[in-house]
Amino acid sequence: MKEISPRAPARTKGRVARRIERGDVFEPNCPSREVMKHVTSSWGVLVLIALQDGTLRFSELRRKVSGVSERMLAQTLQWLETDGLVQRRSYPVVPPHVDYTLTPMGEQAAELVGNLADWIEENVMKMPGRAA
Amino acid sequence: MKEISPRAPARTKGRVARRIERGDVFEPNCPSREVMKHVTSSWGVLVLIALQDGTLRFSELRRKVSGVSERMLAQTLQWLETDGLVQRRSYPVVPPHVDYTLTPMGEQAAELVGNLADWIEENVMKMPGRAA
DNA sequence: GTAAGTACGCACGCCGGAGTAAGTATGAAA
DNA sequence: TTTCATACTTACTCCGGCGTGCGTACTTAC
Repeated sequence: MKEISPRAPARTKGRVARRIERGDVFEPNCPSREVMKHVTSSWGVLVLIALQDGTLRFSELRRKVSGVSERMLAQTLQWLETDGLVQRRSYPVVPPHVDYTLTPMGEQAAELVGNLADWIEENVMKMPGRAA
Repeated sequence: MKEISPRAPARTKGRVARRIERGDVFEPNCPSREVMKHVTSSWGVLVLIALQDGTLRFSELRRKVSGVSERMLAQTLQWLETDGLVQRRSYPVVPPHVDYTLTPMGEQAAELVGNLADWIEENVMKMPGRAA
């Protein structure tokens, strides 16, 4: 596996643009690409934002993120869970009970995608072609 | 049923999460979805970041965003152009000369996706499953 | 006895993102 | 004269995201 930098804590670079020169973000096998795909996937964005308000269980998420299929919601949650962005807790009760919470890392990611979604919503009407 | 886990009353209001209740981001026909798809598409992200350093022409972008096919680069640029995020200028000279620049809106978008990409790159190694 | 709610897993199939290859126009360089 | 560079466009193809529908295991409600 390709290490971004063998041991450099990388304090000097804050901007990805710097790394473009080194070819990091552009490495197709860079794990960042994978995470990026999960986080910016249409359902991933909505799930992260939905969980900003607090813990939700599967069916609550389904209702909140209206339009998502059960299959996609389950898959998206698994992606985010393996990425360490959401924590899944299941209680062995009679009717199955599972809930999902943002991890500290997940909260940071949620805020960033939230900012992006926010900006797009506020500026989409100024965009040509998409009428107001 | 009964709430097993207490809900943290998120103080982040004015956030998109607020609009979820109004059904904005979740509206499948909301134009935001379209823009979001363009901006967060794998090549869209890289193009926006690449253009942060200044105007580039087609072939320069191809080299900088290594790995992108001509077809995808052209399509991505068209998406971002119709969204009003990049400005395309073509000069009617003998060998075709076209260059692309971020619009003011494009710069804002580029910064937001840059922040996200930045964060992912810096935190991907802390994620379970990926890297040590 | 049947329906509904809960949290998924699985098989099937569509569709659009994405790569490859080739074509277009044109003047300059070889 | 052939080749090259530029900036695309179009055609053909593959693959994975995604929805739909069905099944599971169990319980409460009608």
